[in-house]
Amino acid sequence: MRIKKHKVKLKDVARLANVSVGTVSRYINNHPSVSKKSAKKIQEAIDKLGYIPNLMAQNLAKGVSNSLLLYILQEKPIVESTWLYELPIIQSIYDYIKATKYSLQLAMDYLEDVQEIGKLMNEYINNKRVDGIIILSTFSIGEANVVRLMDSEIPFVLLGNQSAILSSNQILFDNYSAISEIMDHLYELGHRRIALINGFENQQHMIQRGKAYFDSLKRLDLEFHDEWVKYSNHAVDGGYKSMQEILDFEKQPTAIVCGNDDMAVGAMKAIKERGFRVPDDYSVTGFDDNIISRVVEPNITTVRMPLTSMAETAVEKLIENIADPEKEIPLEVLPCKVIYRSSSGRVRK
Amino acid sequence: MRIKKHKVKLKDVARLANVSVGTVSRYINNHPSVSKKSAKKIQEAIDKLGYIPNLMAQNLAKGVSNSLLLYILQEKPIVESTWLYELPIIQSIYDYIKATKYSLQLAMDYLEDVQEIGKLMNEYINNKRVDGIIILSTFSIGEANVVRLMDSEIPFVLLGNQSAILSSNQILFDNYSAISEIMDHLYELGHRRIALINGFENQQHMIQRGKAYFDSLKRLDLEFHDEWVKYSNHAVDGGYKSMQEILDFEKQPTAIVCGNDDMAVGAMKAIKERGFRVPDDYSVTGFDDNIISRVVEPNITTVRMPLTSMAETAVEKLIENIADPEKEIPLEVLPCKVIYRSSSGRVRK
DNA sequence: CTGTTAGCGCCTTCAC
DNA sequence: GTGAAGGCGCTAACAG
Repeated sequence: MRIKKHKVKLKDVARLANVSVGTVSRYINNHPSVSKKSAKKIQEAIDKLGYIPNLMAQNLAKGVSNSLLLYILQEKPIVESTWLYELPIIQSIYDYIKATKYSLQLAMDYLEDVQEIGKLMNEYINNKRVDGIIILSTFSIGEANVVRLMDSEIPFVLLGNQSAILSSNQILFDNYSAISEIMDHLYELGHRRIALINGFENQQHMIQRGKAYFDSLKRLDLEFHDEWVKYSNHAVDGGYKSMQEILDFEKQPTAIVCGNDDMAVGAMKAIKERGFRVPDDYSVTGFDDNIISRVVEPNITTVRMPLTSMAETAVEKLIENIADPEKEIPLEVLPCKVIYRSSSGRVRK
Repeated sequence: MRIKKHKVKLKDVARLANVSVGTVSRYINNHPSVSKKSAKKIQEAIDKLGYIPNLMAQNLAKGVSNSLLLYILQEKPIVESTWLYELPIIQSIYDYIKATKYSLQLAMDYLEDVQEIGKLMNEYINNKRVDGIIILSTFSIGEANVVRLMDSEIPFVLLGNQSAILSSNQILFDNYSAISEIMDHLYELGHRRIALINGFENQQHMIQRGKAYFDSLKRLDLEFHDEWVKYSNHAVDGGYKSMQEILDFEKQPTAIVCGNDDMAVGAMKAIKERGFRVPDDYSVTGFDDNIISRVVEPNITTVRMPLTSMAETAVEKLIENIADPEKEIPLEVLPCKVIYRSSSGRVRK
């Protein structure tokens, strides 16, 4: 009862429908110039034979690949907060692509293999394996790679990744305004001594968040000490150690702004260990709104990024650009949303 | 200073190297029958022209695609613990594939779109877009789809996904032994009244975990009440509600085994809210060893799955099977590791 | 509107 | 060890 294995091809359909392969091809590709009568015969033949076009042959003939590349550059081993950040994006990208004719290819590079970065992407560019590239990374992919991408004339878009030499093709979000809002929030709660535990400076988002902190300090005319600013890995243990150092300093802040939720959790842990309380003794804020921020006690005041809409916008613009190179992909900066929870409170008298 | 855009092809290399396209093709494909002299000339020509084979043409001619499909079936919206489970797998799969000639394609279906499940995969099978398929799901993909897969003769492997009609092509892990070990552990700590908060029964891992619980109950000759067994969504709030129900019951357990870490967190939250302590009043265990289990207080006794080795094994076997259909993909069951932490303790007198 | 045919770029048998 | 040529399955330009 096995279905016949002989691959049915265009020619077979043409023969059965009593038309030429050209007509069948046109029908397949929705050309307007196929008579109703032929169309009907062809569709019947297709149904009867169970014909399915061979994508590779189509693509070769058309010179396209009908697939998009999602290129991810990340740390290795990848930190869990990065996962939590990336997966909604990957999923949204796929959801969008699913409804189109494109398929999705995945490729990853690791920050640690410096000289490898870009090679892979280059490979994809060179043999035209993909029609467009989505680049997902919180680290710079290297301007040389951006240049190569531009030269390749293959449509691409950077997701949450900024390039200095590029005034378009990027979908970013507004880290700066988010942290500024957090700073205002703490100020309104009476905080005047605010510390910062930020991530490493090679991470683009962290740079922007740090800048917002310093600018807000100035804007709000707040006290500042070098010892109140720490840079750590983006994980719980990093935030923990940084907070310990801050706690060892003679002048104590009343609030700590953290570059992400994981570090905020670590900071809270250090605070509790010394017998202090959050937010009674120290207010703490995070960034990412990941599950941890909702699970620890107290829940963390944090920032939610528009991951889904970022992904959708990116793919939409990319596909438009592929279809019509005139439609360029602009630079967009999406707003974030501060989520107020109980880890930040009024400063204690 | 732009590099010439003319696509250099096999013919160009052949002309420059002064050999035929056939010889160049053989050289490209590492045929033994190419003289050293020709090889040298060809390589020089390739270097000079910057020739890169057109993959699509190669594939069409060879009748292969050189790409593998990672097919994921999951809930929508996806729960965070699922993300945490999947990403290490995805990453390991890619890492392995990266070192091979294959590229990776991604496709996802959602459990909620019942009639959609399989269609997508079928598409991939039918037009030979991929050489092999890796299926990642904690839910059954439906036996009809398994049958179709088998009929298609396309190599495939199920990851952490079990099919009753299949005695091979699956890499699983041993949920059953892990929970049995957890039960033993609690028993040794003096617990004789143990409750279960498990996930939904359509999730395959949860079924096995539940079975291990019930079998252990019998094996250890433990007390049992219907009210001690709850099924909830796989998230924190589910565990929370289930635990509340258990706490409302007149007969109280001394330990609660949870189907995953998220539910364990929820259970602990409910316990604390009633003024009880973990593990002093109730021991709680989870499953997954995800970041939450390490972040909450107390840290959760849980189970670590061999995600990385599962992924690597799967891809390795799959690729072997593609290269040589004789080498079948066996059924493997990988052991899990119980991670003992402070959420489980000796029962209080 | 439709048939014919030359590609798309490469692989692979078949002779030599 | 190598060249010639048909074929992979489909598209698109050209006639008609």
